[in-house]
Order: sequence, then C-alpha cells, then structure tokens
Amino acid sequence: MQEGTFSAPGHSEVTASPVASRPAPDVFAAACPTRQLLDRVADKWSVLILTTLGAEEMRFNALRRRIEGISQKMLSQTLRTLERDGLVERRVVASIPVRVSYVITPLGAELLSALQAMIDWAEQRMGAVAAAQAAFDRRLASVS
Amino acid sequence: MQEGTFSAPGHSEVTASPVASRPAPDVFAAACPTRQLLDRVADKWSVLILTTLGAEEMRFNALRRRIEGISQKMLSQTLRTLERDGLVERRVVASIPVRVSYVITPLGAELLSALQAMIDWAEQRMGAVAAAQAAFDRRLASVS
DNA sequence: CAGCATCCAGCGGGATACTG
DNA sequence: CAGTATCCCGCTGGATGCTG
Repeated sequence: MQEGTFSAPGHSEVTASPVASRPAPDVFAAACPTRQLLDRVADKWSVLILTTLGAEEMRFNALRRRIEGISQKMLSQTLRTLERDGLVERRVVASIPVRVSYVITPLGAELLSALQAMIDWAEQRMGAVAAAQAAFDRRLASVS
Repeated sequence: MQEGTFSAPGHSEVTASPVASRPAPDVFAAACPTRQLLDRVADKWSVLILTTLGAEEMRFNALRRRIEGISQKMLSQTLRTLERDGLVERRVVASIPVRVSYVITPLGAELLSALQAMIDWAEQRMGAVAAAQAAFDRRLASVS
C-alpha cells in the first residue's frame, strides 16, 4: 500500500526488455517482486476483499456488510488499489441510483489461488502458533 | 500484530456463482485464523526473514547483511515475534563473543512452503501487475 | 447507493546511541 | 557480535461529514 522506503534502483518503469526470463530472482534485493507484492497485498484488508470477491461478484455496500469491521474509507481505498493492480474489476451500471459491483479478474483469481495454501495453513495451524506463544510467554514469566 | 476488530457475523452460506474454484472459507468470523495469520505475517519483513532462514541457518548479522534494507531494530523485533510464534528457533552458543543463530522450525518450514505459491506468483506476475498499474494511470491521466 | 474530503490518534519503523 | 533503548516522523486507518 505504501511505497517502499528502501531505495529501489530504477524499477519504477518496466524496462521494456523483450526477454522476460529471470534466471535467479533475488528475493532479498530491495526491488524484488516478492517485496513489491507484499507491499501491496500484505495490508489489513486486501486479502479479505480478494477472498470475498473470489467467491462472488459483489456490490460496494454488500462487501462492506460482509467484511465486518472495515470502514468505508478503507474499503474504497483498497478496492481502488486492487483495481489499479489489475486484480479486481469495477463494473458500473448507470442506473438511478448508480450500481457498482466488483469482480475478481483472472489475474486476481490466480493470486487468490496462490494464497489459498497460506489460508489453509492458517486454518489448520494457527492453533499451534497460539500454543507456541503461550509457551513462550510462560517461559518469559518464569524468568522474570 | 494487534487483535482483530471483527464481531461475529454468524452466517456462512454462499449461494452465488463462484468466480474462483473454492467454497469461501469464513475469513470473516470473529477469531478467524486467516486474520490472525495476516496480522502477524503480513508485515514488511516476516516473510523475507522466513524465506532466508528457510534456505539456511543464519546468524544475526548475516541475516542483516542478507536482507537488504532491514534495520537492526526491525530484524531483532521481527525475529522475536517469529520465535514467539514458534516459527523460528533461536540458538545461543555461549562463547566469547556470544554467537546467536536462527533456524526455521518445522512449523515455520510448513508455513514457508504454504507461502511458496504466493512467492512464485509474485515472481511470475508482478510484471503484469505493473502493466495494469501503468494502464490504469494512463487512463486516469487521459481523463484529467 | 457509492463514494470523496477532512481531521486526527496511534503505531510502524528508521536513525541514532549505548551495553554485555 | 548481538542486541536494547530512545527519539520521532510519517503513514495507516477509524470517525465524521458531504456529494452526485
């Protein structure tokens, strides 16, 4: 969502190189694709919106109701970013009142399915994480 | 890193036509695991650190050098969180000077492999995202 | 209904300095 | 080497109010 604060060495423009073959993508270089993805997908709401739209096309206020706790501002703002990124498509029907709905794009659906493994892991393993936390905190407490 | 703000919706049926290929998991429930995972993994550095440690055990300053742009504070802080979550193990050798190294745990390795699809997607598709952005911005500029 | 504009509290996170 | 401690700026994101 926010621009990276590291100095990105000239990655802002697509350098129009005809060959797209990346031999060894360095995940740790400042301008690596993974960082860029994280910078825009690892915020509070993007994944939730993407997941919701992955299930069905939805209108603005329906989304707002479905994703409880999201503010109008953040919904609007995040949808706009997702649209800009080509992950979500905005559809307007010029009726009165205007109807706007949002659909996931093929690119977005691709990303969502790539995220699915992570979501599945969370559902199966967050319990283990919580247990690890509890153990860690107990150890801390016993030391203090 | 903070607690979720959702209240329980209490409904989970999805009867509409799915665009993606999955029955939507209820990502919006009160104590949704995905939300919890995102709250702790979707920050700027966790995934990078996890990826690095997924390749090899590494000491503090080696990590710092490897992950370009990370500050000492954030490395220390994030490592501590990952350790608390049971995703990373901290190993201390009481020599002089002290040697500390970090290793990914089995749980962490599991998560990392769940994240791999996302990382792969980023490496293959961030170009498309950048293109979508450029197109979007061009459209905006032509309107204004 | 579907937003944009504004205000502002809170905290994420970088820079810097110091310790065992 | 492997951290802690502090300062502080800027962004995130909630609340509120207004528009077509």
